[in-house]
Amino acid sequence: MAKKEITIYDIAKQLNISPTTVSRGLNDHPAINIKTKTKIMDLAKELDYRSNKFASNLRKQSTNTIGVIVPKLDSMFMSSVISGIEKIANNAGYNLIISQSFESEEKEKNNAVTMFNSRVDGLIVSLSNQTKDFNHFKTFIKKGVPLILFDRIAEDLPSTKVIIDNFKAGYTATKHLIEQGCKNILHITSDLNRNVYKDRFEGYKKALLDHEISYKPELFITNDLSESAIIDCFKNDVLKRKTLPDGIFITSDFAAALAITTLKQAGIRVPEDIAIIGFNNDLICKVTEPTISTINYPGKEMGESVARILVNHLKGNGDLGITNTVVLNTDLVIRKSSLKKNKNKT
Amino acid sequence: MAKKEITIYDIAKQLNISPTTVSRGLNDHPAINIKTKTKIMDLAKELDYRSNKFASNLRKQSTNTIGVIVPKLDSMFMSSVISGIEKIANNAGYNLIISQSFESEEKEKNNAVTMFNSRVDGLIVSLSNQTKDFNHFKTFIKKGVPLILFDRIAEDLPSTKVIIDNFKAGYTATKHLIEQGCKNILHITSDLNRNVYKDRFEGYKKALLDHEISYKPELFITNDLSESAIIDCFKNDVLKRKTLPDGIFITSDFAAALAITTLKQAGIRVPEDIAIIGFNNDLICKVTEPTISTINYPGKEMGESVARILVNHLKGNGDLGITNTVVLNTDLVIRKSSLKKNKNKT
DNA sequence: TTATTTTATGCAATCGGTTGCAAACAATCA
DNA sequence: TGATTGTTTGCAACCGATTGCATAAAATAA
Repeated sequence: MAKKEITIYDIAKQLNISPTTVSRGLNDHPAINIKTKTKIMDLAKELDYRSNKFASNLRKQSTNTIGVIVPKLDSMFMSSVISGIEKIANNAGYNLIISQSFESEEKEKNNAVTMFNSRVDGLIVSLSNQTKDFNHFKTFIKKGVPLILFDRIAEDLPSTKVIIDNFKAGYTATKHLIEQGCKNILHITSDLNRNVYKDRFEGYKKALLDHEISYKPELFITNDLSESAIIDCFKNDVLKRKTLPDGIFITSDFAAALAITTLKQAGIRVPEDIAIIGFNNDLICKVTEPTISTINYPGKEMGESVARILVNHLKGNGDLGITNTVVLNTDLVIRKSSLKKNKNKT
Repeated sequence: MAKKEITIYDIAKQLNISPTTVSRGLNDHPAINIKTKTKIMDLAKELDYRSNKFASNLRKQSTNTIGVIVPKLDSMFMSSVISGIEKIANNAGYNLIISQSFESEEKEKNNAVTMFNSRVDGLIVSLSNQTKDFNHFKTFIKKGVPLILFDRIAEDLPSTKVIIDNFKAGYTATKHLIEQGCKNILHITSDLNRNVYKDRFEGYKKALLDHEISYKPELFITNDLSESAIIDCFKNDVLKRKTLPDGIFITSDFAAALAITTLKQAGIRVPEDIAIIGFNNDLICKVTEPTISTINYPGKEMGESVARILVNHLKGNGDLGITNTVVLNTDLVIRKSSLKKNKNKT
């Protein structure tokens, strides 16, 4: 199959010098004569030589590789994050190994083992919703491999964390609806096992409390926010209720878009009858009718931020302690789906 | 930093057996006594042993790693593809190294070199629009590393290719608009340098020809299909024309969605005044008003297909010759944005 | 011309598994 | 009991680059 590989020994032999010199020449070592270097480089190019990273890594005990484990790759948010990570990591000379846990603790564990054996220099993780045990990550910490969690984190895992203030975001979104005159705000969200959704939920409750609206369990729904789940939840539950909510805070823009579509089909006006606010600020928000108000969650910046912290740490410029938490800003993006008042706003 | 690593030698010493036996035991070699195996496994676990992939790869001359280079990660289509690749590759025991070319030939070249030095067992690529020279890929072919191109390919690169029939898709989309009564069909697409957009354009022209509609250059626009480009193209060009088109075939669903929004703002009805068809069958199609007719381009299946072909090839079960081309099916998905007639259809 | 730096190169050990071949031992058959 | 087969294990070479230390060669100083 593959033809014979050229090694530094082949180059050394042809040039009648030692492999040591070849290695140094290739790595631009200062002690090597410039003419020798040129000879080495030239021959290397001519022979299509490629350095064997495994031999090199084995000897140097470092891999220049960063591992990434996320629940799923196929969402706009996650692909933005990954894109941001890749950009920074690649510029800093790191390779990226990426895998998905598909929301399964089992798979996450397997992926972690692989990353561990691949000896990634650092690991970036967004947790699966199912994960309750963290031993597969503690192994990294034990060995001194830096671990960074983002978005879906676990408080009690001693690692750097990059998150948004989900509580505040939930609070802000809910408060906005309240300010639009909503009294019966339905909150649709996902698995409370993880910080993201739980904190938003807490923010939602706090906003109600602060505005003297009592929390009603029937105005709280969790599901996986998939297309079928959302449609089912509206058609078989929400729309059949005798009193409809007058506002909905739903933690996904796509789900919000589906909600709008479903409600409109049922003859309900958005935002007049029901005001809606989503989450993430996905592109989709701009093209629905009405456009969707949402919380801007900057995925790409989060990815870049995560990667930058890790790279700095790996290069030894890390001022960050290992258990620091970085909180990125989110903003309320007001569009039409939530505007019961001030109809003239953007 | 990192604590001392446990090696098979440490295990061997503690168990008073040879490293050979430890290695075999860890790899479940049939010649090793089951009791010995158990002893080895137990101690390995107890000591937090992890296999050194570099030593192993170095000796075995294979990496169990697949490289992926794509123009950009942050689109729904691409993240679906990647998700599909990861799923298959991971199940087959391969790691994935991913990088982005950001549509730059330069970056693509650098990424290829890195992948080459990382000795990926196989390489999966969707070309950047800018790429005109393919020497950085020929290196792989020379060394016998399987190369698979998908979506954005180059005809003259001898590798396996996984694509859709872009010509047919373009033809189908255009024909559908014609059948809806459109006579002046605007085609908005991206860089003709690559097969994808060029073939769709050819399909568009052929459909016109077959229906005795002459091709008019002013009804053909290329740009990068970004939000700003689309909005600009409508506000400063299309909407200012004295005769508006009565149909638009635009090769991106998001762009189609923006087009609809912009047209509606200008008081033009979709599909009554202008019928629109997009491309990809993104989630977004279902939540706009009207919903968007499109060509279904199955990203996830494409990713799975690509990975499956490569994995089979690597495992030696590849029946596929190295220059075969796999063409995946696409279908016309009719929603509301294109329906001038039969308004009662889905 | 001899002693001292400076510059350039090489020796040999090392990183940690893997594997062909041989050997030790136990089990089965005549 | 001796011969044959099968089961386990170990020896030692190997994969290819890196690096501390030593040395040769050239340049400079004395």
